[in-house]
Amino acid sequence: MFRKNRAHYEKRSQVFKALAHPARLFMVEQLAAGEKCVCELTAMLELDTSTVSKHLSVLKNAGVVSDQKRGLLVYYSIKMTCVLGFFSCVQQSLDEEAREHLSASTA
Amino acid sequence: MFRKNRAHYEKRSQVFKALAHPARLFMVEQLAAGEKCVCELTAMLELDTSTVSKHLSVLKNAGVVSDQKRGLLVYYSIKMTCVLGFFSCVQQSLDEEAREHLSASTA
DNA sequence: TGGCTATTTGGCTATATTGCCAAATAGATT
DNA sequence: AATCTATTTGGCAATATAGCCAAATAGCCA
Repeated sequence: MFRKNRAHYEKRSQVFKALAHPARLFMVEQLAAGEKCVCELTAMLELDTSTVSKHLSVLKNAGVVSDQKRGLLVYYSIKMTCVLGFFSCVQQSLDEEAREHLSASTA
Repeated sequence: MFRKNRAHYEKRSQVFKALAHPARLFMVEQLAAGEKCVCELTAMLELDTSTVSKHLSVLKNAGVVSDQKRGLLVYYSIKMTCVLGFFSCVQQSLDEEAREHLSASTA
């Protein structure tokens, strides 16, 4: 049931793994507004350039973003555009949960 | 830009972390068809019961599933129903990528 | 060519996750 | 109460991930 198709689920989970980090989530959100070079993202994240580069390669390997070199700069942009729909889903659920906790404490 | 809101992104990434494992992805998919007890999921996954239980608690803490005890059995079901939309998005992207590789090799 | 800037890669330590076993808990049945 | 079954929790070893520094690479400009 699962064991035989494990590789299949492994591959799919790669995408979620790629999004399963606050810095990478932030980057995807920023890229949703348009392509950015590594240097811009590094400045926003306040992390080491090498760290940002590695995060981006995780997203790229998962197929979430794509890169394009122009001169000295490497520009990243969203490739898997449908992931943006995830965010509103997650936010909606978090909001709902917050409401539940609120009403539970005031009840 | 990111540092100040890190906690916010941390929280959101919890949901993706929860889905970032093949066994958990499989379970969510199974639960999409209807609630299942831990024993049923354990049988399908062929993993130790304790392992399955821990995976389920990860999903529960992230708000993706909810549990309900009836008699000796604990039934899990999907709470964050919108995550199901993720799957088709991911699958679509993987299919697309596979097509690209195919045409690249035959070109 | 030599030097400059942006990015990637290698390597390291610290931390987190996975999956098993064993033990604890919770509810049902006798 | 004693016992049985389903699930959870604690603990451990193996593996994976994150973030830094240093070094390598790639493209530009003098």
